[in-house]
Amino acid sequence: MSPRTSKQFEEIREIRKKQIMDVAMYLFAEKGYSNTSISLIATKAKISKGLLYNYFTSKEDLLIHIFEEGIQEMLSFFDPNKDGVLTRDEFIFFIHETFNLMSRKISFYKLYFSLVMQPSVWSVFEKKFAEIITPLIKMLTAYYKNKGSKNPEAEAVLMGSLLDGIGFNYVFNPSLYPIEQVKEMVIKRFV
Amino acid sequence: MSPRTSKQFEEIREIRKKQIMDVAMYLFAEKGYSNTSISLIATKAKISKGLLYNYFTSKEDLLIHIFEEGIQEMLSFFDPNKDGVLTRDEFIFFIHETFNLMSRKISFYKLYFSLVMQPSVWSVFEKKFAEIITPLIKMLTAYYKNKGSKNPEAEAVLMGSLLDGIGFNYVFNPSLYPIEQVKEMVIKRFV
Amino acid sequence: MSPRTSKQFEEIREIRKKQIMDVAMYLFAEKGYSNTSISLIATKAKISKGLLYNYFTSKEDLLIHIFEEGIQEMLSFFDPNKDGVLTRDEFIFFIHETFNLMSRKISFYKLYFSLVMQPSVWSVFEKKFAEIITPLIKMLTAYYKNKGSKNPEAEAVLMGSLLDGIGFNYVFNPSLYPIEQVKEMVIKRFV
Amino acid sequence: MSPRTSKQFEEIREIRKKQIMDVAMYLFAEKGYSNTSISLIATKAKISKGLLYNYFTSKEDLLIHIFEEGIQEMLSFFDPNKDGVLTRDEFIFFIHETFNLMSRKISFYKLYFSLVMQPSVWSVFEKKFAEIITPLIKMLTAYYKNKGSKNPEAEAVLMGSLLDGIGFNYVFNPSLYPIEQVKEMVIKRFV
DNA sequence: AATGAATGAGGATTCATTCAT
DNA sequence: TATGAATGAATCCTCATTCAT
Repeated sequence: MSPRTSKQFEEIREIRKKQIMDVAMYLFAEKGYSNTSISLIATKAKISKGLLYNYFTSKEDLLIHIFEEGIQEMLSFFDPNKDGVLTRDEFIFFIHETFNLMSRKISFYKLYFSLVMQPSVWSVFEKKFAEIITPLIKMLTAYYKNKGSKNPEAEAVLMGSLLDGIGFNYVFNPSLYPIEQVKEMVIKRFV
Repeated sequence: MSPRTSKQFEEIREIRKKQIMDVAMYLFAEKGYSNTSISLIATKAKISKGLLYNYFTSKEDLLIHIFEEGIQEMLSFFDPNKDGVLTRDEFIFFIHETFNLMSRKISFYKLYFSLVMQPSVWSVFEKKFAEIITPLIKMLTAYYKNKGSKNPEAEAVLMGSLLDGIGFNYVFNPSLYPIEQVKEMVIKRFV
Repeated sequence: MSPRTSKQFEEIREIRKKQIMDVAMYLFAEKGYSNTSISLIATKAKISKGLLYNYFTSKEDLLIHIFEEGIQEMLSFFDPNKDGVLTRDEFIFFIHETFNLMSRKISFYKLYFSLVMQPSVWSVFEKKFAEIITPLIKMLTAYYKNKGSKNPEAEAVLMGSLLDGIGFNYVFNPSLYPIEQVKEMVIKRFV
Repeated sequence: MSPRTSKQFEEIREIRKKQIMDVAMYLFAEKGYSNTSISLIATKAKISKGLLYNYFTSKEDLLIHIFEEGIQEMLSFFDPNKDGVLTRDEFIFFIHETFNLMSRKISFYKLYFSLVMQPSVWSVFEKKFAEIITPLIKMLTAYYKNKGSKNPEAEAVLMGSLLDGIGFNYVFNPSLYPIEQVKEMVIKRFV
C-alpha cells in the first residue's frame, strides 16, 4: 500500500488537534487548569497520553493554543480596524455579538474568568489580551464623549465591567440567568 | 510562673489560626489554590507543616475556614435581617460598604473570583453563598419595584452583575482602576 | 527506465545504512547513547523513524553495528595474523597508525570510552574486544621480552594503558592536546 | 514525648544523605548515570522516592554532590598550595597516593570516566576539575624542567595521560590488572 | 504543643517501538 | 520502500498527609 501523502497527514493532525483542544477546553473550564490532568484529557479524547505530546509540547502549550484560538474568534467580531468610530447601531450590534459569543462559547468564558486571577498563568496572555481590550475601551470612551457624557472614561470602564460581570454570572449558571432581559436593559440604559 | 489557663491556650490557638489563615488566603489569592503547597504556607507562617495540621484537618478544611470567615465579614455588613426593606440611604450605604470591603479585602475577592468557576471546589460553598445572595437580590428587586421599574428582577440581577464585574476588574488591577469615579456613577445611575 | 536490479537495491541499502550509522555515531559520541533519541537520529539523517527500523531492529542493534564497524576498522590495522612477531619498525608503524586512527575517528573513540564503563552495555562487546586486545598485548609482551625487559608483561600493560590514556585525553579536547609531541615521546621512550 | 532537637534532626539528615550518596555513587558507576533511575536508588537505599527529594533537589543535584565530595577527597591529597614545588620524594608520595585512591574509590573513578565523555553532564564539573588539574600539570612541568627534560610540557601531559590510562584500565577490571608492578614501573621510568 | 522526616499516590513528560496507509 | 501517527511503559518530580519523637 502506498504511504499517506503529506496532505493526508495534515488532515489527520488538524482533526486530532481540534479534538484534543475541545476536550481540554471543556475540562479546563469545568475543573480548572491545575485540576485537569493530561491523563484525563487523553482518556476523554480517546487517545494516549503520549499522542497529546505529539501535538502540543506541554500542558501550558495546550492552554495557550486554546486561548489564542478563543481570542482570535473574539477579535474577528470586535476588530475595530475600520474607522475606529462607533455609531449607535454599531454599538448595539457589538452588544448583541458579545452576548451571542457568551452563550456559544461558555467554556471559553469560564476558562477566561478562571485564568485571569492566576498571575502565573495569566502573565502569558496578558499582553495579547490588552491588545484587544485597550482599543475597545478607547472606542467606548469616544462614543460616550460624543454623546455628551461628563465622564466618558469612567463610563467606558463601567460598561466594560458590566459586560464582564454579566458574563461572569451568566456562564456560572446559564439556565437561571435572565440573559435576554438583561441584554435589553443594557441596551436601553447604556447605549 | 503559673501554668497557662485553658483560656490562655485558647487565645494562643486563635491567634495562630488567624495567622495561618491570613498567610494562606494571601497565597491562595496570588498563586491559586492548587499551586499553593502546604509546605509554603507553613514556611511563610513560620510554623511547621505538622503544626498546621493541628489547626486544620486538611488543605481543603483550611480553604473552607478562610472562605467562611470572609463570608461572615460580608454578612455582618449586608445582613438584612431588620425589616427587609431597603431605603435609598440604606442602598447608598450598602454600595459604599461594598466598595470599601473590596479594597480592604482584595485577597479574599481574588480568591472568590478564582474559585467560583471551579464546580468541584465551589460546590462546597455554594449553599452558604446562596444564603447571602438570595435575600440581597430580593431586597434589590423590592427596591426597584418600589421605584417603579418595569422589570425589577432584571434590574436587580443587572446590579448584582455590575458589582461583580467591578470587583473583578478592580482586584485584578487595583492601582489602575478608577474606583471612586465608578462608584459615583453607579450611585447616580442605579440608585 | 529499466527497473533497478536487486544489486542496485542492495547498494542503496548500504549507503543509507552507512548514512544512519554516521549520524548515530556522532550523536552517541556527543550526547551519550541514552541521551540520544531515535527521533533525533532519524531527523538528522533525514529519514523517518519508521525507515530506521527497516535497517536496524532496535536502538541497541544500531549501536552494535556502529561498534562492530569501528572494531573492524581497528582490526584491519592491527591485525597481527602474520607471524606474530613485532619488529621495531612494525612497532613504530603501529603507533603511528594508532594515533592516526584516533584523530580520524574521534567520535568512535569517544563512544568507546563512554561505553566501556557501563557493564550492561559493554558486556555485549566485551568478547569481541578481547579478541583484538589479547593478541596485541601478547605481541607487545614478546617485543619487550625480546628487548631484554625484566618485566615484559607489566611493560606491555603499561603501554596499553598509556595509549588508552592518551586517547582519552586527546578525544576529550583534541585542539589543545599536544598530540604530535606526545607521539614522538612515546616512540622515544617506549619502543 | 518531647520533640527532637535540631541537632538530632541534623544527625538523621547526615546519615541519610550519606546512605543515599553511597548507593547512588555505586549505581551511577555500575550502570551509568542515565540508566540509573531515582526509583532504583530509593529502593536500594531502602527509602521512598519522595524522601530522596528531601535531601537532593534533583537527580543532577545528587550527582553533583557525589562528585564534589569525591573531588574534595582528591584535593585533600593533591592540594599543592605549599610551595608549588615538587621534590622527588613528594612526587613518589603523590604517585603512591594516586594509586591508593584509585583502589579505594573505584566507584568514583568509574563515575569520573563515564561522565567526562558526556558534554551535557560534564560541563557542570569542567571548571571545578580544571582547578585541580591545571596546577598539577604545572607542577609536573616544573619538575621535568628542573630535571633537564627537553620538552617538559609534553612530558607532564604524557604523565597525566598515563595515570588516566592506568586508572581507566584498572577500574575496568581491578582483579586482573597488575597494579603493583605497573606502579613500580611508573616510578622507575617517570620520576 | 511542635518538629520535620518519611511516605506514596499522582502528575507531566519522554521515547523506543509498532503499524496503518 | 517510506511515513509519521499512535501507544504505553518508564522516568523525574511534587505534595498532602502521617507519625515518631
